[in-house]
Amino acid sequence: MDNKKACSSNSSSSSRTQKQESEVIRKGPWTMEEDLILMNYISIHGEGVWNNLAQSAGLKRTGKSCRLRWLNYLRPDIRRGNITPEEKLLIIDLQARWGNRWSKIARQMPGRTDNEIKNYWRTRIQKKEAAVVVLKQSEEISIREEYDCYDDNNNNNIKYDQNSSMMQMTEMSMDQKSLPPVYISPVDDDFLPDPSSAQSSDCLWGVDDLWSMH
DNA sequence: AATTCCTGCAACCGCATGCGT
DNA sequence: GACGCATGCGGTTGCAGGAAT
Repeated sequence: MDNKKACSSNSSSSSRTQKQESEVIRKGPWTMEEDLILMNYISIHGEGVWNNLAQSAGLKRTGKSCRLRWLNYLRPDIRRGNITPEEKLLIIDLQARWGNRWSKIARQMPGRTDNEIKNYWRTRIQKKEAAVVVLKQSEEISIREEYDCYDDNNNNNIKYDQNSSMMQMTEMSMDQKSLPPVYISPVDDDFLPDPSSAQSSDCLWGVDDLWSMH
């Protein structure tokens, strides 16, 4: 709540002016120096009381930002690299069971962060689910069009054809389409090596480098 | 080679919750 | 019980880099 004051530079209740605050609080990507400072500080003093930590360590960051950086990137037990097929299945299973309880799901997957799982779900799995739904909808439309066409062409006969096999088949298809979306396991190109997910390559420095320096 | 489009990830934001006073 | 503060969580955004044109 009031942490928002610390996080947000436009809090009206803050005693500092916006300009002053924006000069103090850094945002955006973390630098290598900041990472090292944070790692050093935590290795000496441990985690916790993040606002104090940020201040004591001399980081011009909010406690929230420090916590997020530590939990999602700097922690030594974080697993890097691709989500394995087993992990993917686990994510799918747990998401189906618990919904978007990412932190809860992450606790079942040592070394993976909630942010990572959330991103993975949104960018890989959910997108494919959406594609499946769109496909099903377009199939439904085409079936309807087919039906309408059939209806137009057989305007006089349609009422007599209600029990025809064609009609039955079409209606059965429609019923199937109206079922709630069922998860269809996407074709697993994800299981192939993903060159883009050599995550730490996004930074000029890797966590391993930082820990070795540390 | 230049430009545009797309994708994935890191980081931010706002709200909820827990805890101490 | 009310209040203030710190932390946790999930949704969203911005941007870098790769792919496509």
